[in-house]
Parts: sequence; structure tokens; C-alpha cells
Amino acid sequence: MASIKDVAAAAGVSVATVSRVLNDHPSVSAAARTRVLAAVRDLDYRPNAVARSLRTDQTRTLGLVISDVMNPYFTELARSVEEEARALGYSVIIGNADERPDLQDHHVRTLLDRRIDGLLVSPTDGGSPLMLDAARGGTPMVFVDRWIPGVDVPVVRSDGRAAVRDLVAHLHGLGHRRLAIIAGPAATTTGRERVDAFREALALYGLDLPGAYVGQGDFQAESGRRVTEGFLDLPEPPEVVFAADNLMALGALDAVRARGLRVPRDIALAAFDDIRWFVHTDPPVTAIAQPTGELGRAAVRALVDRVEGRPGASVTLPARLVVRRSCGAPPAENPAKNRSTS
Amino acid sequence: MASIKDVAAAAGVSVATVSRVLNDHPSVSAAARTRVLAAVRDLDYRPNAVARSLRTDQTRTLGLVISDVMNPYFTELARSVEEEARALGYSVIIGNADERPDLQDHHVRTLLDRRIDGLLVSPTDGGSPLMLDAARGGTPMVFVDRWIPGVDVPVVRSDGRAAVRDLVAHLHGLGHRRLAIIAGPAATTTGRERVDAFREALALYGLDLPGAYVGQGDFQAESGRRVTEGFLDLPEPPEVVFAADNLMALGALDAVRARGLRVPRDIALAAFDDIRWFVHTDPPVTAIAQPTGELGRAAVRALVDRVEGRPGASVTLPARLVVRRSCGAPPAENPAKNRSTS
DNA sequence: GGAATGCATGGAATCGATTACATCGACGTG
DNA sequence: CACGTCGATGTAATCGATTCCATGCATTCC
Repeated sequence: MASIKDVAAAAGVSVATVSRVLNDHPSVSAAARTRVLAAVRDLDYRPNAVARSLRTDQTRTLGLVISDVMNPYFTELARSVEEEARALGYSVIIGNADERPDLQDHHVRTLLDRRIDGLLVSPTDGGSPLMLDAARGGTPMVFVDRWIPGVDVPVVRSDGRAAVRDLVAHLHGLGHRRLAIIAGPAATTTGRERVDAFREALALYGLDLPGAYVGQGDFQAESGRRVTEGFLDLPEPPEVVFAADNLMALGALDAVRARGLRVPRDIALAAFDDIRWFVHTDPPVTAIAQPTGELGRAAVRALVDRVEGRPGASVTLPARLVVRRSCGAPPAENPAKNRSTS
Repeated sequence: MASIKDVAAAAGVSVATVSRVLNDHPSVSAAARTRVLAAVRDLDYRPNAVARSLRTDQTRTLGLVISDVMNPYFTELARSVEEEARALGYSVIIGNADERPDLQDHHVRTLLDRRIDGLLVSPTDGGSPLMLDAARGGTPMVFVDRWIPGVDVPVVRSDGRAAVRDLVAHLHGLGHRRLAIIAGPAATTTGRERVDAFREALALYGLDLPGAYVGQGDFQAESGRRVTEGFLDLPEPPEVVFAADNLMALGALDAVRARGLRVPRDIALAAFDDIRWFVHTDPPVTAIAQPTGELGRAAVRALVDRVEGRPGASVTLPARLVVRRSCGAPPAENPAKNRSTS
């Protein structure tokens, strides 16, 4: 592969001049510029990004460490992150932590070794020493979706409290009184917050959230299934199961179906995180939708701000309730809500 | 951030010795080794992968250019690719082409600039000059899922012909005679092959595939919807719609539902590519399942073989039919087939 | 006309690693 | 005892870019 030296030789100039042409530095004669450009074309020359990065100490690359790529919510997040980054002239390297702290650490370490310019993380746990060090050590960093309390890093996330209140109002209005939740891992902020929001919303209606109605999940489908089976085995099973993410809702659906029961006739179901498939499930699932694309784009903007020396602020966007049929009573008000928005 | 020089100074040795310790070269005294290791620990030193790559001319990174990350099939493929690559000591940079040749080219170019060691591609089109050049120019490369005919690059894919025959047998057995297909882009191998396989299978039963029953899609949900609407508008609509990928099946489901029709009562539906959500749709969708994880792993192995100087062979794995309820007649034989395999 | 200014250009240092080659001392052998 | 061998180590070149500094030349201004 041709290097800058070959181009210089072919154009009859020094490597310095070639470099200047490539970075369009003003001080190059038109003659030299055209000769260099011709040589570049002839040799099919492309600058070696590795060498450039070594010298300039910037890779124009962002790292994204995500909790679980197979979760459609995170897939969409990753997609929007890559799009916005590309628009700003950055590439993205994605690391899939699969909800495992050790894998998360592995990816953070590799990304740091590669000297990425900035790091976008949705932490799987309370934060490894490695990540804490990185944050303190000056690596530009932004948390997205989840965050680690007490670390001075901007957070881009959505606030589901209002939407959870709407959901509980909806459920209460349908006559449901025994409401249960499949929680996410307590080590994650979203895991804790969604339970808290749910409990607070219930309190507004004078409803209690007994310990037996809080099942510990891990944001994966299998745990949703397991917890739901536990709920169904209770002497007094809940009337509604609220899953703290879409995969656990899927597991819950499996569990209900495996018992030969029907949603919402025998038990109602709602989920945090709306995904396009929920329109097509049997029945369509009522869910709380985050503005995923917006989150991804805002996170990249905040991170790039940091990378390029600007402040880079936290962002909180509201989530909203999308009513479908999984809690009973079809949404008579506005059928358009049921359509996929693609 | 500490460099190898700092470590050398702290340990009282030369950078060469530090490098030897790090790459465990035999010729280092035990005393020097321990001093270096101590310095590494003290300084929290991590070798700069950029500098190392420049010198050694290898990045231990693979590029994966995928047609569409939002398609669960490709998401799963990407995940298995990353896993296998990690096991072999490589990182993966994913580029999402979104079925757009220009984006595909953009990613290939960036990856090449970054001097990735090898490239895994599921081409969106017949092949840009850029990719052809890269293939000829010695960049280790492997095609996965789709490929470009006439290019000397190993292909890792699955053969759906037998499964398509099984599907047509199943449909014929259920009494369906008017079968239509939503095809993928003619520029892709999978787009063409699936239509061919379908036509051939129909021929075995003396059935024809009229032009009106072949709708041109682009592997995206919206095209599935559009094509299906066209089918439903026909004076004699088909009894079955076979979508050449899962997203177009989703669009077809939308279109059918929008008319107030029911699957499979009014029209049957089948899809290429099985995804976990098909278990939960209304009704569960009969699909052809590829061994996605195996494909991803085999592709990485083939690519790494090439990168490391070994031959690297093509692999073809069989797909299989998974019968559910979207074509009529519940699968009485074996209810286990209906369960999600997680 | 001479000094000053500015532009175009090239030489060489530099980024942080790896590695060929040189050096040096210890040891074994004839 | 002299010489060859081998292991441990350091010096310096190298990868492919960017960029500081010096130089040469033309233009401008007094």
C-alpha cells in the first residue's frame, strides 16, 4: 500500500508538502497541489489512519459499551449513535457487555488501549474501578440510559416517572388492584428507578407493592419467565405484571402461554421500552416508549462536545405511555396509536 | 498517560527490555522482569495499541460491514461474530450499511483506512469497485450471508433450498395453490436465490409463479407492506405470501391487519429468517431458520485463517423449516417446536 | 536599493511501540 | 589460557504520518 513517501516521490515534492495538501493547509502553490493530487489519484493513496492517530493523538473514534446488543432497545440506540457520530466525522466501536461486568471491563480496556477519543457507556453494574479511573483520568465519557451515581460524568437518559404514573392510572382505571413488577438488576440505575417509580405511582392510588410482587430479574428474557412463574404460583397471583424491560416482558409472555393462560384475560402485561414487535405480539403489548433515537443522538453530541473541549451537558428526555391491548380494554380513543410507526 | 519510556525509566532499564518483558521474549533476566512488571503496575501502564499497530502492521481488528443492524438476523450474526473474534483475540468494528451501497462504501473505506486485518461483508449490492479492489488488493476478506459472484473470496452462508422445498410441501399439503413471494433486491444473491428456490419448489408440484405474484421488496418492512397491499388488490389475490426476510414479513402482517383481515384465515404468511419474536406474533409465524450463530462463528474462523496465512474455506450450512400457525392448521405433530429456544 | 515581509517548501524531530544489531560479561572447552 | 558461545541488555532504525523551524525567493515599502 502506497505511503506518503511514495506520493511525495511521484509528485516530486517533500512529504511535508503532501501532508499540507492533504490537510489543506493554505501555504501550498497551486502547481504543487495539482501535482500532489494527481499522484494521490495515480497511486490510489489513502492516508494511514493508524500513523495519523499516533502523531495527532486523536483517533476520531468513539467507543460505545452497551449492556446487551440483542435487546432491540439497545440495538436502536447503537444505530442512532453511529449515525450521529458519522455525521460529526467520528467512527464508533461497539462493545457488547451482555450484562456481564467482566465483559464490560474487557471492552472498556480494549477501547482505552486503542486510544478512542471518547467513551459512551450504559453501565451494567455499579462501576468497576477501571471505569471509575477512566472517568477521573480524563477520558471524555458520557453515560447513556444507565449511569453510575457519584461520578462526575454527563448522563443522557429518559425519565419514565411520569409515564409510569400514566401506566398505573391506566391500570387502576381498568380495575386492576394487585400489580406486580419484574425488576431489573439492583446494580443498575434503571433497575432501581423503575421499581421506585412504580411504587410511588401505586402509592398515589393507595396501593401497596408487597415484597412478593417484586420479582428480581436481570433484563434477560429467561428471568422474566422465571419471575412470572413465581407470580403465577402465588396463592394470590397479581392481576398485572409490569416488566422493567422488553426482553423480560417476552419471557413473561412465554410463561403465561406455557400455562395455557391468556393475556389480558387471565393476567395483564405491560413493559418498559417499546419496540416495534410489540405491535404484532399476541396481544399487542402496552409499553412505555423512550425517545431512543433522540437519546443516542444527544449522547453523541454531549460526548463530542467533551472531546472537542466544550462543556457537554446532561440531558433528560421524557418517556411516554403507549396503550395497546395487553392490559385489557382496547384503546377505543385513538386506533392510530396501534399502528407501527416503523 | 504513561508510555513505555516512563516504564523503562521507572524500572531502570531500556525500552527494549520493557518491550521484551511485555511480549514475553525469552531473553530477559528474572530480576529485570520483576522490576519492569512492578513499574508497569505502579504506573498503570497499558501499551498504546495505535503505536504497536503502526510498527507491527497489524491491528488485531476485523471489520464487519452488515446490511442492516436493525434486522434481528443481522444483529444476531454480529453478536456471534464479535464473540468468536474475541475468543480468537480480535476486536470487531461494525459498520451498518442500512442496505445502502454508498454507506457500505463509506464503511469499507474507513475500515481500510484504519488498516483492519480482515473484512467480513454481507454485500448490499453487486459490488462497488472499491470492494472489488480491496478483495483483489490482498485485504483478507470473507463474505457472509450474501456474496458477490465472480470474486475469489470465501463465502459463508446457509443454503435454504431444501427448507424452501419443505415449506412449499407444507403449504401444498394445506391445500394452498396460489403462492406469492415478496422478493429481496435483485442485486443481492439472497434476494435472487430465494425467489429461484421458491419457483423451483413450486414447479415440483406443477405450480406456476406468475409475475403478478412476485413483488419486489428491499428487505425492509415498508416494502413488505407495500407489496402485500398490491397482492391484496389483485383480482385474484394469493392464498399465501412468502416474505424473503423477517422485516418484510412484519410489513406484510401490518398490511393484512390494516385491511381488517386475519392470518391465516384470510391469507397465509411465511418468512425467511426465523427470529425469536415470531413465536409471539399473532399468529406465530412459520419461518425458515438459518443457523445464524454458526454462520457468524464459521465466518470469523475463515477470515482469521486468511489473516494468519492459512487457506480459509467457504462454508455452506443448511437452513430448516420451523412450522407455526401462520399458514393454517396448527402443527399437531410436535408442540415443542413452538417454544422459543431463547 | 536595501531591509522587511510573506509565501512556498524542505529537513528533521516526533508520536510509542518493535526489533535488528552491537556490546559485554560469564562460562565452557580444548 | 585463549577463544567461541550464549544470554542479557542497550542503541538506534523503523513504521507513516504531522508540524516546527530554517531557507530561499519574490514582493513591498521607505
